[in-house]
Amino acid sequence: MARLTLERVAELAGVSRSTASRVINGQDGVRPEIRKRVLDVVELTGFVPHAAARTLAGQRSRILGLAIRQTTAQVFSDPYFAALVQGVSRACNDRDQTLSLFLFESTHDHDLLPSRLLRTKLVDGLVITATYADDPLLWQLTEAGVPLVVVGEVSNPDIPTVDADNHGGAALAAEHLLSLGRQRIGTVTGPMRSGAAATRFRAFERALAAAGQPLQPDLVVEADFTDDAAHDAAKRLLARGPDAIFAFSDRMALGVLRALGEAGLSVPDDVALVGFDDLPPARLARPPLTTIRQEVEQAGTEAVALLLERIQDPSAPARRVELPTSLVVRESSVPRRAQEVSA
Amino acid sequence: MARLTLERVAELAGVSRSTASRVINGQDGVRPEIRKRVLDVVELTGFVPHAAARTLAGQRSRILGLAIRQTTAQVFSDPYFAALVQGVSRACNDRDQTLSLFLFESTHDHDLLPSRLLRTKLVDGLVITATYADDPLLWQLTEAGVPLVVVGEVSNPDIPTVDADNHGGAALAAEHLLSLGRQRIGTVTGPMRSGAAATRFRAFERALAAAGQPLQPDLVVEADFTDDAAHDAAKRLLARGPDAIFAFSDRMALGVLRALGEAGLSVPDDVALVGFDDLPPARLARPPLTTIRQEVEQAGTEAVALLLERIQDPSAPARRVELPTSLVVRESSVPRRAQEVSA
DNA sequence: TTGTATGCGTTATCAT
DNA sequence: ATGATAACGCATACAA
Repeated sequence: MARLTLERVAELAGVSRSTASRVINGQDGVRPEIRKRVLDVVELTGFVPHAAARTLAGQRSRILGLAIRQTTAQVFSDPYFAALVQGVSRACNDRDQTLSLFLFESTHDHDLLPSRLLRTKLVDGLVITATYADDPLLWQLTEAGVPLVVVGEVSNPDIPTVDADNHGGAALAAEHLLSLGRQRIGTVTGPMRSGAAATRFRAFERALAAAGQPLQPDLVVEADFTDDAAHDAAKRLLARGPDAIFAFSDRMALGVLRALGEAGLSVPDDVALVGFDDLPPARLARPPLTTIRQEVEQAGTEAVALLLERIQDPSAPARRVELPTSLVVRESSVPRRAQEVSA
Repeated sequence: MARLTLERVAELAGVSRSTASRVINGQDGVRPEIRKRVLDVVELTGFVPHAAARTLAGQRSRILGLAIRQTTAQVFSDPYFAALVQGVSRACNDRDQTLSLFLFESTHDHDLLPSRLLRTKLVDGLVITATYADDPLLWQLTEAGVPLVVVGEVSNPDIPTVDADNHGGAALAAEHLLSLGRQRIGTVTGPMRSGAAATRFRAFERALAAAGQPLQPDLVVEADFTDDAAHDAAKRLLARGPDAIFAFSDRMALGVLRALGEAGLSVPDDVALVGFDDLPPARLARPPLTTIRQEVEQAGTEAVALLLERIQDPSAPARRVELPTSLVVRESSVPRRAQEVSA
């Protein structure tokens, strides 16, 4: 059987291709009566336009790319990315876009993105994440004229971004730890080339200083965003005797927790611990993790919205969406008994 | 500037479009000299064929879909799926295919897959997972003539599948627990509608019976594949006093571990625990998890290979690939001291 | 409001 | 071995 085409649908409805096309694309300027006739045929036949033909003729593929840099094989199993993908996927479904996923390592695939994705016109635009603030890839992509939205922070102000309020979040963490009367507050940061990590660090530092209790340099250790790295870094940190630790992600906090356990330290009595993200593992940790909540899934849907705007009007000024963060207190910083008292 | 087209490339190389096309698609029947000339122009200009045009003319999109059913929002954060996506993604990159990701819930999006993905001819084929053995969706898709590969088990033998050797793996778990001299061996299974769970259960049962120590019905509890459900199920199971537990996934084993801890039971002294998967969380658990290792990422790459075969020759008999499983002994079943002795 | 005609960039079939 | 030409299925500027 011959493939069902717009041509055939038009024929069955007794109209021209253009009219059928208009109806199918929801344009107006079609008599209701005719519109209904076409719609009926579509319903009856189950016609669906051919994606490639549409793309070729209309210059839009309705495919959105999500690009994630893979630092290590582990990265993708990070619940943060899982939540993000979830959000992007849902938004794509809702807005009738197809999601194309690109996991790439830094080296070989680096060139692959610009060339394969963009010049092939396969995707209309790209949501990209897990890059650092001045990632040259971002330049390549913008120069290539690819509509782009970054999840995270970037230095180029012409690129739309969606990001958590890292500044506010880190400040919340500092204030919480201070309010607990902790004296030796340390932190396991993310890599400083990451915009999010840098911002959180500055905000954390500032909040402590503002309280007259400046962050001591020897109580700062850096790790990438994995739990293993955080575990190792925490071991070094523990030698300096902190009584509180702010980890830049829940996943890292889990690593810190492990180090704490191995050192025989009790949480929160000996050391209070605060993470960042509030993804499922935070709640499941023992003890459950106090953390700074951010709306990762919403970041994903928001990114899609921004991208679609951008695609529609590439020349509009780059919007930057900042999503709220909040403090979620659990037992890694406040014993359950104390929580009950205050409740 | 006008878009770079095949036409233009041909012109620059002083050949016809057809010849240029042949060169670019690596077909033979072109004089080396001419071939080089075209290749040089391609190199120089950075020409990349327009994806949609290719699809339209050639009937192949070079896009492969990965469809994952979302039971709960949590599902995708399961490291199993993360590893699978990873494998599929890598295979797609290597084989010059684009990956399109479809996360769908059971209800609304159900119809969306067949219609949107398939009749639009957007994808050449689909890797699908997290369905149950007789999922009607699979029928819809095959009837629609979509090249399909299932990761997991299905009842329809005409569908190619790639799957772990669940039978062998479960048997390994049983034998290991038996070799430890455990007397009251229990299990937290996955949902029985899942082919993998059903197979593991039968094999586990059989292996115990073969050893003259049949599985006691009251030592069997069922959970979906989440840690929370496993935790709750394990609490019921613990009331029956098992001295060993086989959980059908690492993630569930983590839930069991939590229940064990809350019950004040020691692992492995009071209860030996074995999981399934050997994904990162297994190693990170306290104590580290003895588990049945399966090659999830490889399953992903294998699925892509199968799918590509299928696309090339849809009428060929459906191959079914079974990936090996193996026992990985860690401290959740054998104390470190004992491991050292035997090493 | 509707129809006509053209173009989108490639592959593939046929000559040559 | 190479080139001309007809699809592929749709959107859209333009004409009616």
